Amino acid sequence: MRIAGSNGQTTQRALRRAAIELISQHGYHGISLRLLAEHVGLQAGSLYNHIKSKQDLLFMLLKSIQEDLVVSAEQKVLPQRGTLPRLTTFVKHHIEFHTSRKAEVFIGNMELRSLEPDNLKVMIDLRKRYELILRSIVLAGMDERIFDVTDAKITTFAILGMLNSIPNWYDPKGELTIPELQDRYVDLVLNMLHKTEVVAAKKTARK
Amino acid sequence: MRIAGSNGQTTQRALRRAAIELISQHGYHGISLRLLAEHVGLQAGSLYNHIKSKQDLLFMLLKSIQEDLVVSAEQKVLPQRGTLPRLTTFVKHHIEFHTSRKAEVFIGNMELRSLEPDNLKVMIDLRKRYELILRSIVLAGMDERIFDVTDAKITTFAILGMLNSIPNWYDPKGELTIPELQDRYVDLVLNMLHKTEVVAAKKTARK
Amino acid sequence: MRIAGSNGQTTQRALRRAAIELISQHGYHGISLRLLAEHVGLQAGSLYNHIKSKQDLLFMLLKSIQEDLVVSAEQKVLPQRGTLPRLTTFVKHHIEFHTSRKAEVFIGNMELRSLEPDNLKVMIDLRKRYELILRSIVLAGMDERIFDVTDAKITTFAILGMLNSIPNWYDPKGELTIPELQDRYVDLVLNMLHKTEVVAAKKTARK
Amino acid sequence: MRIAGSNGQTTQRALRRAAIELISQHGYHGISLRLLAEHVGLQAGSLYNHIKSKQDLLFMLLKSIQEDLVVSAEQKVLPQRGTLPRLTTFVKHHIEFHTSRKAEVFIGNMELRSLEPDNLKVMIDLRKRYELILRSIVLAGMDERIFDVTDAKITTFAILGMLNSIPNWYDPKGELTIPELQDRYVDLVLNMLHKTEVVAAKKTARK
DNA sequence: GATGAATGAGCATTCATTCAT
DNA sequence: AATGAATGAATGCTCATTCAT
Repeated sequence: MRIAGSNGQTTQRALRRAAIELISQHGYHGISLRLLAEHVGLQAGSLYNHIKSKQDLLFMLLKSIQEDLVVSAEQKVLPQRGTLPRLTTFVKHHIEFHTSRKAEVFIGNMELRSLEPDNLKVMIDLRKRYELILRSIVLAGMDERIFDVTDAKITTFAILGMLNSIPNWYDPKGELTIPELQDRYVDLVLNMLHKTEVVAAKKTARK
Repeated sequence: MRIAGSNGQTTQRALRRAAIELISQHGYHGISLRLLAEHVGLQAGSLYNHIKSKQDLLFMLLKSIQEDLVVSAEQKVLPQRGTLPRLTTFVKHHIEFHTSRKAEVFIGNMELRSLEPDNLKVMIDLRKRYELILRSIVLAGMDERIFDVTDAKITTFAILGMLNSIPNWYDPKGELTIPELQDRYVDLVLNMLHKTEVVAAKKTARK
Repeated sequence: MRIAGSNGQTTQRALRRAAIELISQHGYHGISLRLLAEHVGLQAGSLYNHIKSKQDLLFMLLKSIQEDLVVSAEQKVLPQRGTLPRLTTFVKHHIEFHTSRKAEVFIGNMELRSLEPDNLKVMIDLRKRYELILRSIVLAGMDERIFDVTDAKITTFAILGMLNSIPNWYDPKGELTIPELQDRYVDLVLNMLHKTEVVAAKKTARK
Repeated sequence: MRIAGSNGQTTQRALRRAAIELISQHGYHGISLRLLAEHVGLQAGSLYNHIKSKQDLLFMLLKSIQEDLVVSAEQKVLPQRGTLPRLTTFVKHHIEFHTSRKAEVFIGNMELRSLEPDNLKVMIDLRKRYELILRSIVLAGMDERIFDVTDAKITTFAILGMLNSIPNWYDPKGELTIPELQDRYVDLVLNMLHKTEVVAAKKTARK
């Protein structure tokens, strides 16, 4: 018996929310569609009015998350003029996205291995596109001699590794606000890139 | 039909090796004991001569990995005299362990959520003990005013995040050797901690 | 969204055609109403505007096929005068029907067991009515001593078995035309009934 | 909890018997592995200790039936000397097999369409091998001019169709014994092949 | 220590059917 | 007449685990 007033759009949204919550907690293989359906308020079979398969659900989820990340990053970073504003914007945006959409980002990193090969390929391409945004900034800074680092690739990965690990420990209800967190990491990154004058200038300005 | 010359020790080792490989590839929930048994050359039921349960297998694995990491880190770092040598040793040891035992480390990070609560508690304690090694070094450096950072906790996590992400991209068959990798990251970390003189001194020394 | 110009009659016909094709290929239990609906260009639920249930669809199909067979046979055979013309007409009509409506006949034979008891009963009665047409002819020929066989029942079943198997191998695109096929089987049947003079006469006539 | 004294061989046999009975009654798609397991006295999952899949169960069943038919026919027919004894032996053997193993033969004819393409191919080859036995006899008789028929292919199919339909109506508890049935059909077949003298001689001999 | 047969629960998925729109 | 979202039961199959041998 169909629930009166049930509605495709609404169900879709509830499904997405429940999937993100459950997969981030127990992993893709750790949840059953029965459990998921229960959280959405449906019978398991009814999920198939909204998804093609469990694997397809995961893929659609991961793809939309990664696309959101890449697109929003590009939209914020590219309009900036100058390497330093771009770097700062990238770091801040990354932190903003990774703290406000923590569970989604977590899934995005953890469940790549649960994707079937064809789906994985799509995701890897999207992730490379995101890394490229940062690497371009690092390379620009090296060309302009405002960054003093040896290897753009390693540096890019080091920054991303540092930033990606934030959700592992950051507690939004803790004493540190997001803007403070962003400032701290901008400092750490700039330190790491080791442009003394810039850092000094920045510090002076803050006093 | 027991394989001639097989014995408990050998099977245990083969089991451990297969478990690490398979779990790192597909995740704890992503593999079955049948698959694992097949890789060891046994029937599924025979595994129970060697393990108590699938969950216990995971726990034993994770615990031994984390203990190896903590103990070896303590053994290498603590005998060092001075904050900087300790930091350098910590970073180098971390990289050495995380590249030479990549699959194990990966499991150690990914499968915590697959542990039952009691087992998880044990692991969390072990991990805190490891973080404490690094945090103590950072705090010491801050006290000695040789590190110019604001927050020991964030800094510790930032360094660990940066280091932990190395196995995500580092290819031991690539052009970068482990010692070079270690040097690069020692530099990045020192930069981040921003002890100008130290870094400058180090650079001078290298010329 | 109703397709412009579609109407009940058209849909009913498309439904019947699709059901015959799919059931003859995969069997009643081998197809789903979803698949059937797809072939008709509808959603599964919409089929229920045209059928009462899947079982009812099968029953209606089988009944109409068997009725067509019985009625057309009676219409062709009964007006014939004489046992031999009746037999010849029966055989030719049977072959005509079984080659021109191959898929329907196939379903009619295969899917009896998929009918619920009450529906099955109706079908068995219809089939007996058809067998009776042939058995009456055989019995008449035995009475008239123009057929030299022992057992009317066996003979009837032997003839029907022989004829029913034609669609298993007959290829309408092959070298044999339907009229030729009919002649061949009339010969085989007459041979089997072994009325020497008749057969001889027939052969003579053909020369 | 395992049933004490359970035994692979025994279970295999019970499984085969139950599968034949159930599939012949309801068709391959008409039964579930749960129903089958229940008839064997197992849980559904336990079937997988004995079969690879439902499809594989069907294939193994059909293959073994058809192989039994072909091999036993060849063993009985080939040692016979002379076309007529071979034909008689073939017909009698066919009837013996088709009445004593009625359910199996029924499945063999009905469930070919439930086979996946690769499995079907194997079955078609086996069936052609069986048809060839009869067609060779028919051709030999035509060469020897003891059979008066036009087309070996049609005649072969007509005979097989006639014989195959026996299980549709023959009741072993009825008044007709198997040997009587065999005699009747030998007569019908010989009549159909229309070798007057032979038939006459045979009839005389019986008096 | 190892096997193979078994359990009982669970899984992703499909199905016939219903019904508000 | 048709849709699309839902149900509740069922399906083929897998799983961790047990245990007599």
